Amino acid sequence: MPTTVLLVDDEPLVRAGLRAILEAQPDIEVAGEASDGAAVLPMVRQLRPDVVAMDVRMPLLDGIEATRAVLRTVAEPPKILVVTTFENDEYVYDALQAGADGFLLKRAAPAEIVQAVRMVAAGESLLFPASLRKLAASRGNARAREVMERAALTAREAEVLRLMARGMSNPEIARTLILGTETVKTHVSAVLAKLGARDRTQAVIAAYESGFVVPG
Amino acid sequence: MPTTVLLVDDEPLVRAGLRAILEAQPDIEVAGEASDGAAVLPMVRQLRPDVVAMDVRMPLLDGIEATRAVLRTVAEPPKILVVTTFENDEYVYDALQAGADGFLLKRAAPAEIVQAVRMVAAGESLLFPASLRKLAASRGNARAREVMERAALTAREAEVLRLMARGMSNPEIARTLILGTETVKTHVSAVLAKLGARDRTQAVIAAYESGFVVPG
DNA sequence: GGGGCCCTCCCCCACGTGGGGGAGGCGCCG
DNA sequence: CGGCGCCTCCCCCACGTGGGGGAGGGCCCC
Repeated sequence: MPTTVLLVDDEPLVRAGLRAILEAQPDIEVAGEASDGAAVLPMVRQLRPDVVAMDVRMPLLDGIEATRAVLRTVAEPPKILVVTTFENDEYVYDALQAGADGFLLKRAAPAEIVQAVRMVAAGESLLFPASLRKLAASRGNARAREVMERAALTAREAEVLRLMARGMSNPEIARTLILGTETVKTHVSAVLAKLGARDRTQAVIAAYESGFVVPG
Repeated sequence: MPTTVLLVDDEPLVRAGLRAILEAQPDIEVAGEASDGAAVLPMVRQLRPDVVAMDVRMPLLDGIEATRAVLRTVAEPPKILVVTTFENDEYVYDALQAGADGFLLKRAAPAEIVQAVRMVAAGESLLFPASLRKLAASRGNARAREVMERAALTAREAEVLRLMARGMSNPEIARTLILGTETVKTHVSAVLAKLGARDRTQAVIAAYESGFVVPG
């Protein structure tokens, strides 16, 4: 059975190009397309692709957040290939740290693009040198990260935690997410319970220590 | 042809150690040694090493200034590896921001030191420094750090903030420091006022963002 | 000596926070 | 279809938190 790929990029041109290149391969099949990060999670759930070719800079939800969301909430997540214009794009590193499996240059030759998809699908991290992996690992201590992973926050909870880590109060978070304060409280309580935190401060500390949020 | 390395450290012992470790490798050659930053620039010009292993704290001219000088004035600059005793040395981040390509712990195993030299020489620094500089920048976070410096916390206040950043409640801090809860509250209020934080969570965030406390 | 700063502790009070429990609507999946 | 998890919202209640003000003792330095 062929490798299925979900294309995520806000430019139709890029999607069309990727589709043309990938569909030409007998062993690769484009399962679907999304034009922004927000659409990624539901599509991944529905289509269950093997690989997601994800642009970094996108409206609504960028590739980094989308990557985090997918890896955090999907049981057997697809391999994520970050698509970028410049190889030293600042955001690429964030995406890789968020758990992406490799990156793909837009100006790469078609054969290279195909090869990249085949490689990540096969379980090989692409252009993910030891140094970078080490750097990602150095982010936060292992225990904190394990707690964060084991926590398995839902998308909403993760969103709330991120806002907590920006110093927002419950009413502020509610206004930001267009929610009732009570709803936010529910999510906050869930986050605290899952992280084993006593109060929001401890939760934010866990977020920093685990690398869930990054200083800067 | 072998990778040539220039050793820069004010302690002869360290230089001897690095030389012994590196010379034992067939593909690495120590091109020369310097005992202070001022000697670095002329030696780089003359010897044209591939890598400079540079100590941070040195007399006359420190490693940061020396790094800047080299990168600013040499046409095809060598890769610069910052040598340091402590991995969270304040100056290391400054050096990385000055353009160094990586850092090297003095207590690292010989194999790791050799590996580090090979890696920067091979240009792995293309990935390495960009993300590291981000780390450096995160410590710099200019605004957050400025706030923290401008805050001019007293010794006690800094102590209290550090414990806040470990998730402690006021009573816990009081027990830890053998103080009354009211006293802790006074200090906490002072910290919040000085940092412009509304609550302890925001204060802890400021502590992380400014590098006052470090994740991991 | 006196001023200034730090550390220590106390009062009162408003309020956001967090725990407990409950409930309806929704989409996914067996 | 029926569960199940997620998201949404509501109630009550205990309490830690943070703001306001005040106060005494110790230390350094002008």
